[in-house]
Amino acid sequence: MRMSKMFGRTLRDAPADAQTPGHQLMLRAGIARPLAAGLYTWLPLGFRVQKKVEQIIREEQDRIGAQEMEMPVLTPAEFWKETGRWDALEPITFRTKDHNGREYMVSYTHEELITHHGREEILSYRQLPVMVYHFQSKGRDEARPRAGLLRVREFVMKDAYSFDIDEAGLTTSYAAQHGAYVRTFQRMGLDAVSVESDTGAMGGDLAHEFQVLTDVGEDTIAVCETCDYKANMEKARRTMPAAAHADAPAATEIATPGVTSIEALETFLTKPASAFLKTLLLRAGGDVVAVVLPGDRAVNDAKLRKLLDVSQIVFAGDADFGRVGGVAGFIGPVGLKVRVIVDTSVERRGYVAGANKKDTHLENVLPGRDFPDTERADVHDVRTGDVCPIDGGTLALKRGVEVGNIFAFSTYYSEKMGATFLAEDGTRKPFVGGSYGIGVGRAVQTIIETSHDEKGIIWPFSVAPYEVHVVGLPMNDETVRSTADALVATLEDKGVEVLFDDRDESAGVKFADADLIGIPYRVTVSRRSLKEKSVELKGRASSEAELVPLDLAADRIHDIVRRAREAAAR
RNA sequence: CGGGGUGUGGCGCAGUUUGGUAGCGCGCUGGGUUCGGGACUCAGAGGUCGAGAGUUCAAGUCUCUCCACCCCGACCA
Repeated sequence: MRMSKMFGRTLRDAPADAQTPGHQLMLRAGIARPLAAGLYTWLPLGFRVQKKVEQIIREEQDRIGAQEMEMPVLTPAEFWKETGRWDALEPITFRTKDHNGREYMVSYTHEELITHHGREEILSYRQLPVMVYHFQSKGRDEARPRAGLLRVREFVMKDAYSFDIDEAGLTTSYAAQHGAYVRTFQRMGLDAVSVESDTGAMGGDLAHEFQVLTDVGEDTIAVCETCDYKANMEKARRTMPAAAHADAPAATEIATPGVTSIEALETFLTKPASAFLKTLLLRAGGDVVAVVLPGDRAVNDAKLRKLLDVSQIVFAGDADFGRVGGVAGFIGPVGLKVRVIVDTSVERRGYVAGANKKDTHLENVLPGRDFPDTERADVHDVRTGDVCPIDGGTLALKRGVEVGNIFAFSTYYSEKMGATFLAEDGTRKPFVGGSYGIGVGRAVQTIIETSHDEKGIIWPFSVAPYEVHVVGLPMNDETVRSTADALVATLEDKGVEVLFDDRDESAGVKFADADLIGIPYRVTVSRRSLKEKSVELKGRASSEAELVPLDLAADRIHDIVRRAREAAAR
């Protein structure tokens, strides 16, 4: 490819609204361009990267026996109505109608559609197990797209689906996908770690996210500093210190005029936050519940939602306070007429808690004595410094980008959709399934986020848009031009992917663009190098260059490329 | 959805406080000189100042409404 003819240009300055390094470099190098919030066009350079990422995914899916197919983007409402997701997904999906008024959704994902195909194609256990996958655009009307390609409203996802006879089969399929994901991310140069994650409100217990740890990530992950334990915040646990079982004198009222927050109490009573009980009155579905935590702990919304099996939790209103006998600002668990969930980190010792009476708190409140603490649950956030539940090490919180996830949902969809097969014993059984996703565009930008320097992108060889970047200096020198032309032609004949900077630009501009675009190998054909009857060869990631005799150059470069390809395929 | 911010040639920005008819750098076009790390020089092109309404002799600047984009949070198989 000749740069003088390439559609798409590099930018000296990044647009002001690009914030992360990867977002800026992606735009500056001409990988993709924004069309609207959360909608991006791949330019030719970026398109090649996308296709290489897809090819790696494809090879690893094929390796574990998954079969590629393709389902449409536009999906009829009827299938979504079978599982109830037509309504559930309403706020975050794009919808349309055809000229007869029939309703469609721009596919948010494809579980319903593949389950439908599964029930039509698979009649017998003899056809199982089977895995399929496709690369297809997903539409998600995200409330907040962000950071370029990291969170967008339309993106290509590789989604795979497994169908098994039973849970044991699902476990095997799941493990195969987990292995494929490890290889896939490794091959594209992403240091992804698999993290335990929550399965959401639809049952099943097995799910992992593949997270790339980077400060630009929007997810928070608890990571043990000494063992392999990693979990996202919805799932992260900790080992509690041995509970202090201290007795306490009878609870007594203390006056706390106008002191309504834990922070204010800390100052007013000069005690640490852990000396207080935090009581939250919440509305979950149709019910009101109280959650009691130590004053220095935050409630984890997702853990609580899962515990209560609801999709949304909001703070209770004034009427709710009145009904349960609580007073806003001075609420406490003592005497509260409502279901009380006590977090596992609340100890059996004296605390200061709200007295459910204006301007008053209670001292020496003992859980279990002064209020029932029979319903215990882990609903708190872990934090940096907590103790790892596996090896007792120290947990740290890190930021990550979720580049993929795998999810064993079992019979969730097949039961709702009546997707069954005839089992060996002659009975009808629902498929036992899992789904496995990778966001292609997100992976591309995450590679840039984690593989660049101050000058530009450093593409891993396996996903680089081209393998070799040939720079002619200067192009108006007839010898330079003809030599570079011939070298490029020879390399292309050998099947090497070459980006040829044949523009009549200064050396500074060309080298700066080469560093920015980040092709793994740069070959400079110049007046200076030709005096030595050589060309100059330099790796993007290395600082020094070497001279290669002109007559050996094509073979030498071809050889390097061949070896790099072999390494990238492993 | 809540909070905050920004909209001025392709990109980065100044000008808005105090209303007077739009400017700088880069990029772009043409000529000349250069040619190994974002060259120099001469001559050019390019803007309904996000949109609409209003105030005024006069609006990029003041008022109102709307829109778009970005950030933080919430949400997120």
